[in-house]
Amino acid sequence: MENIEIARSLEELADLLEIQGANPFRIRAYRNAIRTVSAETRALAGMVARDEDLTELPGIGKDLAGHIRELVETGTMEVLEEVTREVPRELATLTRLDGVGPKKAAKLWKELDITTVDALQEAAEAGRVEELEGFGARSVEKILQAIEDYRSHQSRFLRADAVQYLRPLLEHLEGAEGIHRLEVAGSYRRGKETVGDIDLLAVVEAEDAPAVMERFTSFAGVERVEMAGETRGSVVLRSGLPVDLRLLGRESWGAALHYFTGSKEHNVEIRKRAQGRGLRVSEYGVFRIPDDAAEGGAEGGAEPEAEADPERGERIAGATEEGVFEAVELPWIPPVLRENRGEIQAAEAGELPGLVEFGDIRGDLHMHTTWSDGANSIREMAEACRERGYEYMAITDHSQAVTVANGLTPERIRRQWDEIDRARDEVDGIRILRGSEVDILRDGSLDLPDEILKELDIVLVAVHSHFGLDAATQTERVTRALAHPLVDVLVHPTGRLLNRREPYAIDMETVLEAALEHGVAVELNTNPRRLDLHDRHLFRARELGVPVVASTDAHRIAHLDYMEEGLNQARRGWLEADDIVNCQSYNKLDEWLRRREE
DNA sequence: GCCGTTTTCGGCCCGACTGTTTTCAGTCG
Repeated sequence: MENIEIARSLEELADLLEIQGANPFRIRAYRNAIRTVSAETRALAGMVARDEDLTELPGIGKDLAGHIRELVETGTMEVLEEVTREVPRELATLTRLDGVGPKKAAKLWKELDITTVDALQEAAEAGRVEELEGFGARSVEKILQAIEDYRSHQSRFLRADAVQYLRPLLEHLEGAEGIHRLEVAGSYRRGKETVGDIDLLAVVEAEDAPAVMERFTSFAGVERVEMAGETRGSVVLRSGLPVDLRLLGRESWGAALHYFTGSKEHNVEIRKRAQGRGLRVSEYGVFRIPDDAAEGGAEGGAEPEAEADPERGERIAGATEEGVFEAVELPWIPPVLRENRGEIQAAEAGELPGLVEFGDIRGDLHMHTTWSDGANSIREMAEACRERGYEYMAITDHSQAVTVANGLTPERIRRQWDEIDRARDEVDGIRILRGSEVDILRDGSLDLPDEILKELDIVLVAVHSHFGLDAATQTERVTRALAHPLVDVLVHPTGRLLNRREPYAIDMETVLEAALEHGVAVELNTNPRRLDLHDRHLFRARELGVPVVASTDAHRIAHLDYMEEGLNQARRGWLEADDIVNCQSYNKLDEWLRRREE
C-alpha cells in the first residue's frame, strides 16, 4: 500500500469525523498525521513490514500508528468502519465544494437526507435548500456555482498554463495608480508544478485601496467577482483561474509576502516557533505579545475574542521577509523549500542547501529528433543546444517497440550514427552524445540488443506500455531493467502526466534503492506536463545518494527551454548542482558514463 | 489525538469576508 493510499484513508476518516462533530483538536491531529504521511518519502507499508516504530514520525502517536498498521495489514481500519456506520461515506465529497464545510454538509444530510453532489444540486434547484436555517438564496446560488466549478474544474492548473492566463492581469495592474509593489505569492512562488489559485499582493496607500480594488475587479478578463472587501478581493478569470488580491501597507509587506507564500504547514511551524519566543506572527507583522494579554479563564467567555486588534503589541518586524525570519532567529528560507519538510531545522542548523540554478546546467541529455517523433533534425537540435550555452547534449530517440513514435530499429540506429557524425563535424563547440531512449519491455528486458547498447554513449530506459500492471509486477519489471549493466538513466520514472494520468503503481523506494545499487541515475523530466520525478522522490534520491539527470525530453527546439522552469522541481527536492549529473563538466560526465565498461 | 526550553495536563496558528444574523457561525486561506 502506497503512502498516498494511507493518506487518503486517513483523510476520509478525518472528513467523516468532522461531519460527525468530533473534537476539533482530534481532527487537527489527524490532519497533521495526513501531512506527515504524504510528505514521507519512505514507504510506510515497508516500515510496518519491518516492524519499525511509526511513532517516531511527527504527529503520529500510539493510536495513529496502530490505525496505520491495521490499515496496511488488513486494508481497512475499525475506527473508519465505525464512523461509516453512522455517517454515510459519500458525504465527505460534499465538503469538496467551495463554501460547503463539515457543518453545512452535516445539516444537509440530517435535514434533507442529502449525501451526494447530484442530490444537492437537485434539492438546491427545487428550492429546498434555501429553506434551511443558516442557508439562504445567496448561499444556494453559491452552492450551485460551486457544483458547476467542481464538475468543470476538478484539477489544478499547470503552472505553465497559469503563467499565460496571469500575464495580462499583471500588466493591467502594473499600470495602476497607487500600486507601489506587486508580487505573486502562494504556491506559484513556491515553484509548485500546479497551482489551485493565484495570490497577488500589492502595497498601496490606504486612500488608494478602493480604486485599486476596483481596477482589479474590473479587469476585462474577469469572469466573476467572488468578493471585494477593503483589503482583499477575489475573482475568477475567464480561463477558470481564481485570483486573490491582498492590499497592504509597506510596514506589512514582508510579513504578508511570507504569510501568503506559505505553505500553510510551514507557516504553522513558524508561528509556533514565534509563540515560544513570546511573539505573534500574522500577515501584518511580528508583534511582541504584551504581558497583560490575559492568560486567564476569568473572562468566562463573555468578551468575544474576535475584537482583538491585529496590530496589538509592539511591532518588531514585518516590512521585509528577512526581518520576519530574523525575528524567529532563522536565516531567510527560499520559497521553494517552505513545505515544512525539515527546512526550519536545516535553517536553524545553518544547513540549507545551495540550490541548483539554471546556470549550473552544462547539457541536456534527453531529446528527440525527426528520426523518431521529434520535429527538428539532429543538426538543428545541436545548434539550439549550443545557443543555450551547453557544453554537451545527447540525441535519444525512441527504440523500435514504441511504434507510434516511429521508434528506431538497430539498423536505423546505426544509420543515425552516421548523421550524428556529420553533425559533430558541422556544429562546433558542443559535444553530441549518441544515445537512445530504450523501451523497457513488459518483462523488464530491453528493446535493443547489447551490441547496440555497448556502442551508445548513453542509455536511457523508460516504460511506455503496460501502465496497468500491479505495483509488485511493475516494480519488478523496472528494477530488472535497472540491473542491466549497460543502463545509465531511468527516465520519467513514474509515468505521470499532470491532470491526465496518475503515476503507474510502482514502489519508488525499491526503485531508488535498485538505482543506487546498480549505479543508475534517475531523471527529472522538466516537461511541464510531466515533472517526473516529483519533489519528494527527488529529495529521497538525494538522501540515498542516487544521481539525478535533469533533462527536457524535447521534441522540438522550443522544448529545450523547459529546463529553466523545470529546475523549480529540482530545488523543491533540495537538489544542489553536485547532485545532478548534467551539472558536471564533460570530463566528469564521460568518467561517469564509462563506469559501466568496468 | 498529539505533544513538551512554560506543561505528562492543558494546551493546540491568525485573521478576513460572507451571509444570515441582530452578535456570530461557517468557511477559507
